[in-house]
Amino acid sequence: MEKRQDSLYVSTLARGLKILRAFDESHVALSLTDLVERTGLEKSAVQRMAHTLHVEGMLERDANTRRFRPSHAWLQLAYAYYWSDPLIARALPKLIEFSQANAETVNLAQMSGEHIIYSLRLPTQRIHFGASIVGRRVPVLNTAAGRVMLSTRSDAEIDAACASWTMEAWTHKTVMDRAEIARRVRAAGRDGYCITRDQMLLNEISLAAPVKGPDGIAHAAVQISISAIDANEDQVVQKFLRSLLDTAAGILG
Amino acid sequence: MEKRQDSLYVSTLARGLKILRAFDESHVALSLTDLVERTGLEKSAVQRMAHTLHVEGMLERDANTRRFRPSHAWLQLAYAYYWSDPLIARALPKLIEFSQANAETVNLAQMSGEHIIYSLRLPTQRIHFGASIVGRRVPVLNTAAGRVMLSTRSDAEIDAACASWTMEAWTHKTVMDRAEIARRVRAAGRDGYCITRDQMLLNEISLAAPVKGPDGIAHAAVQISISAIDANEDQVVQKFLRSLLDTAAGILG
DNA sequence: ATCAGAAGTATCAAATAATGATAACTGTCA
DNA sequence: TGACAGTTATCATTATTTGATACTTCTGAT
Repeated sequence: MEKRQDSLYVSTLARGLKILRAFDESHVALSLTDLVERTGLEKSAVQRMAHTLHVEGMLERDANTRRFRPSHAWLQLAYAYYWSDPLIARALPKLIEFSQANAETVNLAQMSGEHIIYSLRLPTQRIHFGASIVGRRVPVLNTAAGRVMLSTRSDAEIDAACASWTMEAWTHKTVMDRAEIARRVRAAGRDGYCITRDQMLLNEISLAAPVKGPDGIAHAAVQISISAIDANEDQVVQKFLRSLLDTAAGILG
Repeated sequence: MEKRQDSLYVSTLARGLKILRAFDESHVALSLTDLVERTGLEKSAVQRMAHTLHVEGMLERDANTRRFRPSHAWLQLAYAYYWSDPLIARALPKLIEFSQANAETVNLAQMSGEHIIYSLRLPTQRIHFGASIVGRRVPVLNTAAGRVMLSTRSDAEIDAACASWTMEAWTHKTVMDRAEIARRVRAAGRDGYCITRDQMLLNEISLAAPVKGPDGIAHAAVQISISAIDANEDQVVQKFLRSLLDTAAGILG
């Protein structure tokens, strides 16, 4: 039991949330004992929390395997989120426009600490499943969208971020050299866009444009993924940059 | 304090969930007192729960208004859900295919009690915001997707559902006559599809095809929305039905 | 078919951690 | 400036959670 000296902190609730967060892309259906392992809670605690979440409709339970799974309620929460974030309503029509005009997969990414989170995705071809669905969080430093957002901040912030923020290597070509990343972030600041290749997926080119607020800081970015089989980076810039910048600028952070 | 004679039920956790569920499309940012009203909890309880959820990253807090808002974590939960439901991975490529081939908005809807929930949406034109984002729950009886799914069940179930399940009128043309709805559900069973008009939105035609499991029961449906300005119902059937049925059949519930 | 072990379920006494009342604070609008 | 609505902090009380353990069910190996 962690000692929080915060009289308003309700540890029971936190324990329940821990159960919810135990589910992710590689943990889609968890047994009681799985949950014990993943959360570090007592068996009894897991039993009670999972039971309560089940009763409350937050967890589905497979009748045969007795394993717990996320319920539809998790999508309902996303629905509430979408309404709560005014950026979404502004961005969606622009993204649809772009998607229809260019027939290419387009995403809205938002800053979320040291990560970006994809909050809107309009896939136009079958790509990797994780790249087609919303809610994915990936490090700012390893993505075009993250870098172009970061590039709108002050030099001090950029340096601090590049020096300490988390990174994740998905391919053997993922750049993990912080100095190199810092260089590219600054380049993005000068250029007003950022392009990467082979960072999250091999043969994937990613181009991102910032959605800037009135203060010039970007808390969101519009990003497209293009197969490097079909075009090289220059061609992608040539073909999509103007339209992408327009789309991003039309959103107004 | 409701007396639950369920020794495993943790009411503190349930209270916390109540806070999360207080947010919806018309309650996007709630103050402490709003939460008290909406949840029926004690002021102190709300204070503690909201505080804990904030600390745990489940609620954002506006520095000025002191109001709470859903956080990005709500989208992350959706991400976990998407991975957990195998139907999603099977359906997404098919929907993308359909969307690209027909340039029309296509959705995946799933049964969720007396409601359907939209779990995948690929909008191709700007429509009503709520109709473009996932997680929306609407009564089975008032939607083409709901009716076509219901139509795959036994006569007894259909009758029971039509007699008692919840309904909601969005337009003055929304059919609220249960006998009439039952007739249409049975027609959908015979036809293998369902079409509606003006039910959720005026001048909206909705066409749905069932995603049937091996037992013949549909737990999901593929659905498209077409503007009635552009075409009448017969034309929509003419133009899209075959392709839609193929798409749905290709998914395998 | 049987058994052993693992996984899941149920129970209970102990006391921690949640409770709700209330008081103090803060900001806002007449 | 003063009153009020909303928010934050405190604290004694005890209801609720807790964790250990015993019981049951399921699974798969022999």
